[in-house]
Amino acid sequence: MLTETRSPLVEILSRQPLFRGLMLEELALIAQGSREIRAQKNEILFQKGDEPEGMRVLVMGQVKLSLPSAQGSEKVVHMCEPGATFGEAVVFLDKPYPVTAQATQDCLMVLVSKQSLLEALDGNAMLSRKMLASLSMRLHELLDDMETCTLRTSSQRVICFLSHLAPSGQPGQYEILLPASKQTIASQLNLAPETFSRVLGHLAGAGLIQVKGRSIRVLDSDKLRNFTS
Amino acid sequence: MLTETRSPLVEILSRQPLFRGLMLEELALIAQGSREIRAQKNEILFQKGDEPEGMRVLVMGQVKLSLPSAQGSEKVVHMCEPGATFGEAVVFLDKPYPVTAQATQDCLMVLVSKQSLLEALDGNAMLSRKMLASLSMRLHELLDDMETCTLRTSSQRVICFLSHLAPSGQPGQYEILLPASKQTIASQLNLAPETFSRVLGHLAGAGLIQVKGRSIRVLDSDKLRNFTS
DNA sequence: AAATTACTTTGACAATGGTCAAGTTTGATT
DNA sequence: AATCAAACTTGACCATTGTCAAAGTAATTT
Repeated sequence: MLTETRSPLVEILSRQPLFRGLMLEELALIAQGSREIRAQKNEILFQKGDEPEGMRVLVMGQVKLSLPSAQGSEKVVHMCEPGATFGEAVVFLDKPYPVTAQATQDCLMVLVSKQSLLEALDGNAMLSRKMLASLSMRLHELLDDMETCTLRTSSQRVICFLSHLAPSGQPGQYEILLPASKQTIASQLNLAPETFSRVLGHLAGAGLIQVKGRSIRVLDSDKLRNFTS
Repeated sequence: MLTETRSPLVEILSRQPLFRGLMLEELALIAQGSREIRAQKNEILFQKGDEPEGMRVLVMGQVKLSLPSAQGSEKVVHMCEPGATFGEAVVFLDKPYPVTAQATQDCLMVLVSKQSLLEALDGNAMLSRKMLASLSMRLHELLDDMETCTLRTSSQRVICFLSHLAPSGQPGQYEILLPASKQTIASQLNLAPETFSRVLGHLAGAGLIQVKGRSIRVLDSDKLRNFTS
């Protein structure tokens, strides 16, 4: 046992933001209660209402979290990127999943069992702190989404979304690649795909952006932010 | 010191759900980093964007958490009732408050400093667990609100809201008292006050409810839930 | 490379819900 | 109790956004 090589799971876990800084023994313990899961594009990982299995760490790929409606439509709540965790909130409550999760790209995930996670948290204040920060972050993001969906018009929502994707060193002009399909983004913004398309067309017509498929060039970020109607 | 009577703050804290089960010494430590705050009805406790001071525990009264809009309107995000905590998410991030808090009744609160809270959490896995559960709960509630605001029509939102207020032993008929002003509830449901009023009128016209000020009598919960248009 | 499928755009139209204005009720304040 | 302000209701109107349909484009599969 002493000379055992680090398991691939431990290796993977050690590289995830949530677990960075943990000691090898702790990681090994968590790894013991975990398993790798692969999913291909479009696969449903779980449905709203399903009984939770544990927390998932997304290592590679992209996952869409959404609320299904009675009429078969959906509201996209969050897009998970590598390094993100999801299904964790449910570990601390005894409730079914509040959202549906679907892979939007081929995915590699780690499923950490409820029990291992709780044990790890009990023994490690730093991990608890990180977990609290992570949940708080999700709360803030959701509040932002709420703000976008309820207090803004369709144009403002799109402008807001584009502005959030601006590279950090804010030049007036920049190019972005939409992080998901236009339908998905439309749903995140609580817009019909048609409306999203029209707004982009409208902004392009006003000379503020150029749209080429998923690639969007913002020509003047200031004018864009101040655009009305 | 050994014979010191329990401070009123410790007394108060010990009765809050989050701190129930803690040992007296731990409570005393938290109390040392805390202070009582009183606020009268309509007083603003903090604004979105303000620098956070710590976590608040609502002991008595009612607090409205809302997102202000550029045009002076607001979206009510949550109504806090006694025993609830708020402003905690911000303790784990270094960000300004994401919402505005206003007393909607005369309030008694305890403000727990960031430092005391973090120290208490570091030393107590059970408290961490409770805190994680509390944040998870808020996340679930917000998701529910999101669902209500984005996937339902005005009537469905109101029906959903009324159904949530039904007493547990679900009889077909029950009476409820609205937990806040109609404008506030309308904002929570992302409806104009006029629309909320009209929907209530509509439901009353259909013989499903009776409205007398803030008191609403639901005449048939099943019919109400299945009501369309 | 062809074919099939999914995604996106555009147009015409309809409806839900918001806005404004005026009146009514409720509740607070003196 | 009288006055005032805030909350609520009702009506008329209209704007924004969703829906439906069809065409065009991109992407994937065989």
